[in-house]
Amino acid sequence: MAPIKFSVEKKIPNRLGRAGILECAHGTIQTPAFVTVGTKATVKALTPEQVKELGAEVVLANTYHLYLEPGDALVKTAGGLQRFMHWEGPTMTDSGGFQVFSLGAAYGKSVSKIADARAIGASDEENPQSEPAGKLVKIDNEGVTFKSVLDGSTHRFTPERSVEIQHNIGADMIFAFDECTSPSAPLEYQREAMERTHRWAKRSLDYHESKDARKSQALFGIVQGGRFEDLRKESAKYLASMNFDGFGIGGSFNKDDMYDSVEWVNGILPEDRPRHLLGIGEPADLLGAIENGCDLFDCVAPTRMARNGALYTLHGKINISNARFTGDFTKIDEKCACYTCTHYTKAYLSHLFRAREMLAATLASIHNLYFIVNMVKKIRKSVLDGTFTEFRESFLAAYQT
RNA sequence: GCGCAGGUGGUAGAGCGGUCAAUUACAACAGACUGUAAAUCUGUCGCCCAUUGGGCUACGGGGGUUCGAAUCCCUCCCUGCGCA
Repeated sequence: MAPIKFSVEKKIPNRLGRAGILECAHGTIQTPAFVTVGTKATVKALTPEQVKELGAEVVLANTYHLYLEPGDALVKTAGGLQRFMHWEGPTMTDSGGFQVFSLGAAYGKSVSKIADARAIGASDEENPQSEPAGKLVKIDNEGVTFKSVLDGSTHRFTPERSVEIQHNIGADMIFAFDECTSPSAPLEYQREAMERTHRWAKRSLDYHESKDARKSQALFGIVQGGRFEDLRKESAKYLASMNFDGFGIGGSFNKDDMYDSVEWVNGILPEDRPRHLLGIGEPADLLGAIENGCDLFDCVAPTRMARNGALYTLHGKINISNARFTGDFTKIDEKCACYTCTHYTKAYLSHLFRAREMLAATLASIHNLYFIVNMVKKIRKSVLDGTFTEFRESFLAAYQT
């Protein structure tokens, strides 16, 4: 019996996008769905009840972080991630592949996995093969050697080790170990990293299939290839030929053609398995990605932005710390039905942020997560209703003013 | 009244003859954040122009010394502590 069951309910006409149902060991997810990020087995600033109440269906934690602290063995002893963190629903873990990037090529730099066209090349002083002092990651063909961000101690991840740790953590859906690259990495390096990711995908899958965990945990392979069409398609073809339960689309994107990249890949990946776009989550990005065939998304943006005072509204983001909100007794978003908006004003949120009160992070996180999670739910409904295009147009018209 | 210690930018508090429009912190103002090294980071922060840069007014008030003073001297005002 397969660890997950995915079925497509309805498609967007002439597009790759679809609405579906994903059944996993600890619950059902209606796709497309936004996956809340709980890196260290907690959605920062929120209790699981709050996460559930705002509408989230699934939480994604991180292998690297939980391995370092408190250790995957302890999570296993606790009864797995779901019991340990008291999240009564589906869970996922990322493989640690993103940390290959964030603690490696991106370490100490301002690069993110999204670049705009002008930035690529301009900031291309880095050579991915060089090892600047301070980097915490060393990549070789067998795996990756890490220095702990907590104490500097040295650790090693291989595909087998990453999957073994993810078995111990016990999430419903886990990811193959991959290498997330910098958007400024040149074609030759993207190819090298992609091919390495492919070899690691096979090793992750072979290891997974040799263990009992395969019965309850789904393994997703990760498509790479940076912003290059031929690499993306090659990667999708390679992974599609393998026996993964679902697919992740990872790595770096060019802001301007991210939707194209997603379309290249999803046009090749099998329709009957879920596709998770890793790390993507701004409103416009979600619309574009869903239209082009993605089912799942995770992103730190809603919670991180929230803690930093940036709040989503139907008319774009606002910074609640701005002076103009100190005496503004209206809601963050007049049409929002979240707990925060039903009980508090901008003036109060403004005060909490200025006073550095902990509740600021909680109320802001509830609002932002509600905004994104429910935006995706509305998109899902529009797909089912056949009104996706209208929804997209009206949303973007309001949001981008 | 006498003695001592002080009065510096929104606040606290450095500076103690030139490199001072003045270290630093906080506050303020704005920006960034996309598989979380993140309750973080960046920029601005006397006034007026300017791209580097330039001009003006400033370190309690007033007056001096000096080529040059937030920095030294005199005086006045104010604050704190001690003594009458």
